[in-house]
Amino acid sequence: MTRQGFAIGALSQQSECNIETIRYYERIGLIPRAERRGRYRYYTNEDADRLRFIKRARSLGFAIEEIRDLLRLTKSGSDDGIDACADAKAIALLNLNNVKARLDDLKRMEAVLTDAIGACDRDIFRGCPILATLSGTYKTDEHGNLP
Amino acid sequence: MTRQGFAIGALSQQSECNIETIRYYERIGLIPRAERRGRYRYYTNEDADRLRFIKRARSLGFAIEEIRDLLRLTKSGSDDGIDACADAKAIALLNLNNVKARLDDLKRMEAVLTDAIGACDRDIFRGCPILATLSGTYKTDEHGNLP
DNA sequence: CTTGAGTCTGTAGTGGCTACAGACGGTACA
DNA sequence: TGTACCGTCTGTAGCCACTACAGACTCAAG
Repeated sequence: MTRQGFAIGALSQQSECNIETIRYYERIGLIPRAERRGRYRYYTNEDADRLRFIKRARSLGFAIEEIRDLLRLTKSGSDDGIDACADAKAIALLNLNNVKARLDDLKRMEAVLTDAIGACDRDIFRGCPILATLSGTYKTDEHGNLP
Repeated sequence: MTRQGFAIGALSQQSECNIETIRYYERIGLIPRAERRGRYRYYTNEDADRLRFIKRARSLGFAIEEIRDLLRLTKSGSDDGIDACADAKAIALLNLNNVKARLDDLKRMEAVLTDAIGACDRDIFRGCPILATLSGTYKTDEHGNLP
């Protein structure tokens, strides 16, 4: 570190983002092109903050393009605060719905899998309950469909 | 339909798999190379069964390579029935654990998002609760981390 | 004979990274 | 001054499971 700022390895540790991921984010323009000294990228605390923001948003399921929008909102002037919050809320709601849909899907999977695996131990069944479930010949509902 | 069997469009309808997906499955060897009459692929009911098996397995979260293994198990002789069932159970358990892990992740996301969105309506907060959550400056725990 | 629907191959794109190869930079220590 | 070694660079390709074309063909009905 010649004067100030830190190289990509330090940023990676601070933000808990993979080095390759950081370079990827730069490539797609999610973070600005880093200042260079020589060939090396050098970063500030502001860059680290931005990256931690991204990391948190990703861990909450936001898509890259949503995060792009959210980042833009953080930069809007204080006059736009209420608008920005409404926009952020709209994006978060979309994401929440997405998360809920995926939850419903996974809950259904969990139930069916748990059932089929349980049957392996419990049932004396002509054949394998798991393979039968997948073949559509086990515990079908009144329409002949798996739950 | 000249004699017997049906073309890919009919198979697509029967199995509820996209035509492109069926061709993709053939390309990666998940289903055998279809019999051809002229240039067109022709399929039997057995093919449709296999594809429905795959479709159900995918909808339960099994990965393609797991499905490859499961399909192999369905073809093992009746002598291997108990072994095959144990193998199927092992694969299903791996998948169930995977599903559970994803469920836990999504539940955490749902909780945080619901909280932050709720705060938008409830709280009089200096700034946007959602953006604050992502910035790490809202409702942090005793270690300063987001939940 | 034409029309229109179905099918064909091959390739490229999606999202969000991750993993190299092979070259270059910078520093600590002998 | 040498050298060892880690960090960083660019560029490209791979992952998963599809999906979406373009542009050519096949085939049956009218």
